[in-house]
Amino acid sequence: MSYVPLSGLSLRDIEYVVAVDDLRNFSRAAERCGVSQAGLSEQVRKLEQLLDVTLFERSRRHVAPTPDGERLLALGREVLAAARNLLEVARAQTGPMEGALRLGVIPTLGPYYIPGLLPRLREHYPALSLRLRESMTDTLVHALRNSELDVALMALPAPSDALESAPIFEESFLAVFPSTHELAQKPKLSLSQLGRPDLLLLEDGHCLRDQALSICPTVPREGEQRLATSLEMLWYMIGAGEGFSLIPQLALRNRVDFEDLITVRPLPEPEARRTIGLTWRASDPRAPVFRDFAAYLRSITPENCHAIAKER
Amino acid sequence: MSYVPLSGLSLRDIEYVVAVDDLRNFSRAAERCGVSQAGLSEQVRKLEQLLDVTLFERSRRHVAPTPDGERLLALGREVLAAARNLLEVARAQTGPMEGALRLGVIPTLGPYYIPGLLPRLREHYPALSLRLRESMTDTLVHALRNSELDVALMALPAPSDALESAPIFEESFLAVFPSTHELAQKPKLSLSQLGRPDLLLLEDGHCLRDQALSICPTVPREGEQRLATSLEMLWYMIGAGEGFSLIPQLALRNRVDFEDLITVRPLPEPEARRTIGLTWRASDPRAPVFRDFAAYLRSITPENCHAIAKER
DNA sequence: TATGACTGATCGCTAAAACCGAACTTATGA
DNA sequence: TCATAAGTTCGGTTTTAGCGATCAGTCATA
Repeated sequence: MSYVPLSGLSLRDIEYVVAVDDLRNFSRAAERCGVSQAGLSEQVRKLEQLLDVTLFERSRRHVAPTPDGERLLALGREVLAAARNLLEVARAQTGPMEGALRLGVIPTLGPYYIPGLLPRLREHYPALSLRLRESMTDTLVHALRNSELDVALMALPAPSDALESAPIFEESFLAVFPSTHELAQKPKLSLSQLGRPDLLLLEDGHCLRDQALSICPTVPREGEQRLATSLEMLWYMIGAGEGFSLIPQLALRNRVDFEDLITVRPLPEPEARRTIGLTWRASDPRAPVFRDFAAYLRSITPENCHAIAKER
Repeated sequence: MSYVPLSGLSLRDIEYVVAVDDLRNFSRAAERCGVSQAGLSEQVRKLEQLLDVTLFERSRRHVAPTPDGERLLALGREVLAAARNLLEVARAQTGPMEGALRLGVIPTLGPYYIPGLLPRLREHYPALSLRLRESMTDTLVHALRNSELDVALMALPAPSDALESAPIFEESFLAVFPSTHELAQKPKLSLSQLGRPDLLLLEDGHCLRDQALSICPTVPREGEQRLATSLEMLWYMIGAGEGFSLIPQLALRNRVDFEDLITVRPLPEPEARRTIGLTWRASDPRAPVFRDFAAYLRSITPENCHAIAKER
């Protein structure tokens, strides 16, 4: 981008000369521009000096543009038109939650939360156009910080100072066993019982993996962990009797496959929960809008999930 | 032309924000714009306030345009482009005697002077494009004053204060008789001899008519004057023996028709002359250029005409 | 031909704005 | 924890736009 200085050219001056051209009269042009005739006359003279072109031929009785002036006035009108256009667009600027919003979401939430969310959003923010992206937390955080995303849905807390978050709801973890699993029959499960080698985990990077590890006090040794690449795979592995795992509430909704092979058991509350929240750059000027957005999302907390008691 | 005020929008401010957008750095943008970083920062803030749009998202480490800002910056660039275009055109403005020049000329001069003039002008002012118009003096004067013409060639003095003129050459009048006319044989003609009823005149409006009348001390009575609609017609009427008249020198050049029917006689100099000059609006900013133009025309005074002794 | 109305230019002054340097704030990273 | 970098804020200065008053042509009219 080459830089060409405008050496003092000003929109106001262009307005003045165009007014003179329109009205062919300095006094009336001054009136239209809301300045004194003296001031306008001076500015016109200055502009002529700047351009080194006599724009108007003044006889005491007539004002008429010179041939050169005529050409330049036409260009001046173009400049003004462009400027007015800018002002108009600025004035009709997108309101809150209009236009494109780039929304990231973690893989252990997206497929189970977003489908039900979309119609509500379409209804509540009719002018909103969502660009969805599903990635693991770290990737989302990077994308936020690089302004590749505007907001993201993830488990809180978000691991960065530069980001601001608001909680939306809390989601319970449920223990999911093969029906034949020894723990599947216990009347009541405690968290300490879950620290077993047959605890199946997602592969590295998924926050759900870390959440599971932090809930279960005894951790399987590295190298012995059994890793799944997605919640779906995890589910299939459980159905195949490979082991058990913790599955977030929403991921269970409407799930009927392997119904007889699998047993779902509740866990002690409120320990076995994760908080889902909306996250954005703290520096984003739309931060207040995003706070409202989070409040709306709170107001439509999915069934089976726990509404946030009060704004943190 | 509806008037939409720009409410304080300024090209400088647009320059500033575009610089920030280009360089993504306030300090460097300030340097490019030749102001302090503080000043630029303030102006950017003011513009954002004026537009009621946050153009940039500032974190301490990064500057990036908001979605709205991106849109407005694109429009800002358009405004700047239009303004730069204006400046460029102004800088490359037509020099003196370039582009279109609307030149008027009186009918008793045009057909005899212009044809020889054009090739010289084309050579001397290669960028000049002439728009010629032939009318009687009064019409030319009106056209000049209404800016419908830029300059005119006519007999001086020009009848208006608002006009400025420069003489180009003096043109003699010659007496033209039918060969059989009684005055055609006189050894020497005096002006007093010409005030006769058979003096043929052009119709009203032609300056040549007035010139003839002012030269010939005795005037034919109104109603008895014999009127021609053009110099050509006058010539034919003389050839037909209808009377005699005064014909300006240039109109005789190369004229061979009726050679044996017509006698041409000189008149006392310098009384029987008219001054041909160039005339323009005194208020026209190109007045100095026109003065030079007149000087050039003086330097190529046609043969048989009298150069002006010195600039008046 | 004088005169008054109209119009743009000019002048001295005032108010507003743009601008500057310095101090301040806040991330980042050694 | 300190140094660095970058944007913001603040108080004072300079520049500039603007104003009222006045001047100076021009035109129409009396």
